[in-house]
Amino acid sequence: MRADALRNQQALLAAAAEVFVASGVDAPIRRIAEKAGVGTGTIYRHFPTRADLVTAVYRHQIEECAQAGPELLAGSGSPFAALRQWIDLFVDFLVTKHGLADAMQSDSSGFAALHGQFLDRLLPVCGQLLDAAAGAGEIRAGIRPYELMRGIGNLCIGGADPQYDPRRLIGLLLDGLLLDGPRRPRPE
Amino acid sequence: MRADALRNQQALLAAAAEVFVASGVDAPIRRIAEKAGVGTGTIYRHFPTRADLVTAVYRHQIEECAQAGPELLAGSGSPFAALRQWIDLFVDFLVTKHGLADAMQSDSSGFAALHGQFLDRLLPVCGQLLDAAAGAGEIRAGIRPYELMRGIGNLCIGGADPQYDPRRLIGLLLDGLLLDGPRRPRPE
DNA sequence: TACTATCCGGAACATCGTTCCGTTTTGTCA
DNA sequence: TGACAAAACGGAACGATGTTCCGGATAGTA
Repeated sequence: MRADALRNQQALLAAAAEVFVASGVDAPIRRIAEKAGVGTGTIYRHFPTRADLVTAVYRHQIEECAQAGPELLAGSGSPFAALRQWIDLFVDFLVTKHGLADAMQSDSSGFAALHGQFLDRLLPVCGQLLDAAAGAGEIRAGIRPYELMRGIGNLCIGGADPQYDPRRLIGLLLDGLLLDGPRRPRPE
Repeated sequence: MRADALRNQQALLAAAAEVFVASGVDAPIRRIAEKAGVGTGTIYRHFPTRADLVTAVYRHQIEECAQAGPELLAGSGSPFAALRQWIDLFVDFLVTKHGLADAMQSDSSGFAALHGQFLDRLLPVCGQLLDAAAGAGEIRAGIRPYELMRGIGNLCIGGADPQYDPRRLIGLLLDGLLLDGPRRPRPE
């Protein structure tokens, strides 16, 4: 594959991820092309259908999200802070995931395969973060990764409603994991 | 309200219902206007947003479907035949209903209200048809209207898949209600 | 019958998906 | 290195669709 083609593909994946989070998976192709600094034709060559693009972003985000786990853990002060940041990435990812289900009305077997890939890759990472935070005495032990990720996934359903901000609720949920109570500015 | 305005509104409701069934609730506005024999501007005056139109069709179909029950019962040879025809209307109605859920991502309280109206109005009609067919000895007794309608509603999920024809399955389900077996042409 | 408020129709504009082709870039081979 | 062919790019152009707008038609009324 030619170097410029690879560059553009990467730029497109990054741009599409941003635009999807900001405007949903129905965002105009032009906007993605513009943000990536390429022409619209380039998008269609790399990703003939919208589902192709969404799927690719999905895969890409699974990988990015999985790799970010250990990095955050190493670079952050406390394991819990790392967990919080990682969950934020995870929510970005869910936006694409939920859009994906729409964009793939057909081919539901392919979707199931992707979902399996998603679980296999991300569950251990989440477990590692939880274990680290529990080991450091920050949060209670015994939280099951699947349960947490599933719950967060469900909280993200219906995120299109401007009256409903999943991230706020997820923040509260994470506060609830803490052993010594939420660290919020004390009133008075 | 002026007479021509009323005429157009009725024509639009009828045309939209047909087009929705044929092409889903995302069908082009122009096509509905054309089928109704009006201009596109007329649609926007009567129904400023697509959700308005879909909602109106929904209400209209609830009423039409409810009124068709007794009429079919009176005009048809057997109560079971009437039930079959009525279920067919009901499935048409569900197409709109499922589309409605998409077209109303916001305002989910309004959707709940409509759903209640739908149950209140249609359950008794279905019950009447079931009772008549059971009374005539055509089908087994004890079928609960809610159960039947709920089941048919669920069978209609995912009707966009060309591989999946809900009506065929619903036909089988109805055959299963019969006391003396399905009336299909005997092989050989 | 004349008049006005209302309504209608569809042209016109804006947006978006998709295709197409002249131009540019890249990798390779002499 | 320098030319060349294959690959990729960009964005203009086209068609389909949503939405607006206003000149003209029409229904109701005095």
